[in-house]
Amino acid sequence: MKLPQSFYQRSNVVQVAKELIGKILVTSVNDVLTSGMIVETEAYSFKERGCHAYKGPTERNKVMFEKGGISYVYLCYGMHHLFNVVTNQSGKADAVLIRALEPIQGMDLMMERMNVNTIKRITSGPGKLTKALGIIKSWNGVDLVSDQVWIEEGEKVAASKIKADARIGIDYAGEDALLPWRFSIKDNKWVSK
DNA sequence: TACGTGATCACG
DNA sequence: GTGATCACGTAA
Repeated sequence: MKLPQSFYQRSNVVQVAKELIGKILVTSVNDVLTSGMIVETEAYSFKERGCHAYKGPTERNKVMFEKGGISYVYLCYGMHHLFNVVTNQSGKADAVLIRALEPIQGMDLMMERMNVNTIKRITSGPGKLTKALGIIKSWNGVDLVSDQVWIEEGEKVAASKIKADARIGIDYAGEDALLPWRFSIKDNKWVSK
């Protein structure tokens, strides 16, 4: 079952980021599915400096200002596509970055896309998982209740298994970089390094 | 630790 | 128009 729009449109992005742990991200390209269990996420809110939307709408971040339940995909460092889910209501630009997956479905296709012959750590990082699942920048703004990309109910992960840490790679955010808004499954080998 | 890589942003 | 910057990944 696809998660409904109401899941994404709640106002607490940190809660949504936490609840996304254990759920299944699925993409469909030419009717071939690839999927994985979400094992690492980060929450971003327009109210803090770590967020692309902090200074208001721009050409890149404008989909974050739409209502929750769509994708936000952008190119990072000139070569990596990063995948977020937009949350909250229209005008409240929150999003959750999906940082790592444990592969479930379509592993052969993932390996082909990554140009490797082992499944090892193939989706352990935000730039890697998009490539493995075929997500590119033109998917920006796509509805998450669509047949292209969606998130399904997955395993229930006990709260005691979920760890909160500071987010990665946002030193520019000053003290907001210290917020414990990165969530991951303890001891899961697919979490990024 | 160093750097590839190119779109985007803020400046003016 | 243009230069600085960057929510990463890999090699070393």
